[in-house]
Amino acid sequence: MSGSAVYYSIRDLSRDFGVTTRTLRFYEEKGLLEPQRQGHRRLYSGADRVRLKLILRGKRLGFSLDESAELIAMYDPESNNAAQLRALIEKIKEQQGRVEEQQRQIQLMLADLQDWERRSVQALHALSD
Amino acid sequence: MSGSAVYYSIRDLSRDFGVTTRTLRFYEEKGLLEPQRQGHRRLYSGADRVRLKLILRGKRLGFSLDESAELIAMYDPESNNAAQLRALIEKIKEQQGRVEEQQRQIQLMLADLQDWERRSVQALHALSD
DNA sequence: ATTGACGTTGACGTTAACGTCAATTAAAAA
DNA sequence: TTTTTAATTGACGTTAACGTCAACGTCAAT
Repeated sequence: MSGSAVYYSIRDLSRDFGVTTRTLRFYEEKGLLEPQRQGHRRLYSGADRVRLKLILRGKRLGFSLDESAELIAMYDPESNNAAQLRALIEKIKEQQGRVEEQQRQIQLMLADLQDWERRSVQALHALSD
Repeated sequence: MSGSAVYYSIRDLSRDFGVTTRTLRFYEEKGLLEPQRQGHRRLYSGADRVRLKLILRGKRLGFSLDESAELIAMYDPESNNAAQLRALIEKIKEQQGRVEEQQRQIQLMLADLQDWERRSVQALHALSD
């Protein structure tokens, strides 16, 4: 194995990932992270950083923390479970569907509004003629 | 003008739009709707129905109720205000940007995972050879 | 006169994802 | 050794978007 393990303080993580320490403790309460302790201080490992990265990515994808927790559980890079992996992919595709639907709704709305705008501009021109 | 106006009860709206009566009263508290009264009772007009439709559309686009309120205010089909209309279009385009970003993140994630899956399937094949 | 359907106003409860603050503790710096 | 600085555990507060009673009004039907 390679040299002595590297650990990070709660402040390090806070700084590096742009989240508050409160957030980190909260994620721990929810069971999303469980850093080691040195006395009662938290020591975060590289693996903890990876988990945090995944949590935050989950948020960016539009998942709730509970959902992220599920996803991360499935993601487990140790147990090379193919079925679980496919299940994970499925979940994400579902989310993709939801986001696509939103996108469609937005496009529809924009089309409507731009149409409206065109017409109202024309109405103005008609006035000045 | 055409004949006598048509009004709807709170239950009608609830049924027609698939929201609870509590929701309708809540939207009213927030100032999103203000139906007429007949004594105590709420009477919703066609215009109220349109507003409700817009609120719900806003939700589908991923806006909060407060944001929807803003948007609807801008939308005001009476005052043919072109600047306001463009502002509204801008807001929606911003939202579009956010949703597109989410979509990109999801695609990235999916690409990663599918890659992962391919590799883990190959690993399995290697075993059985 | 009473039952039942529908409606009304409070007002407190709930979930998510933290914020905020207070009281302590422990380690580091002066 | 005294002061800072960083961290800890409670625990209550906050926003959004309603849910869930409770207690009461009203009108039609029985």
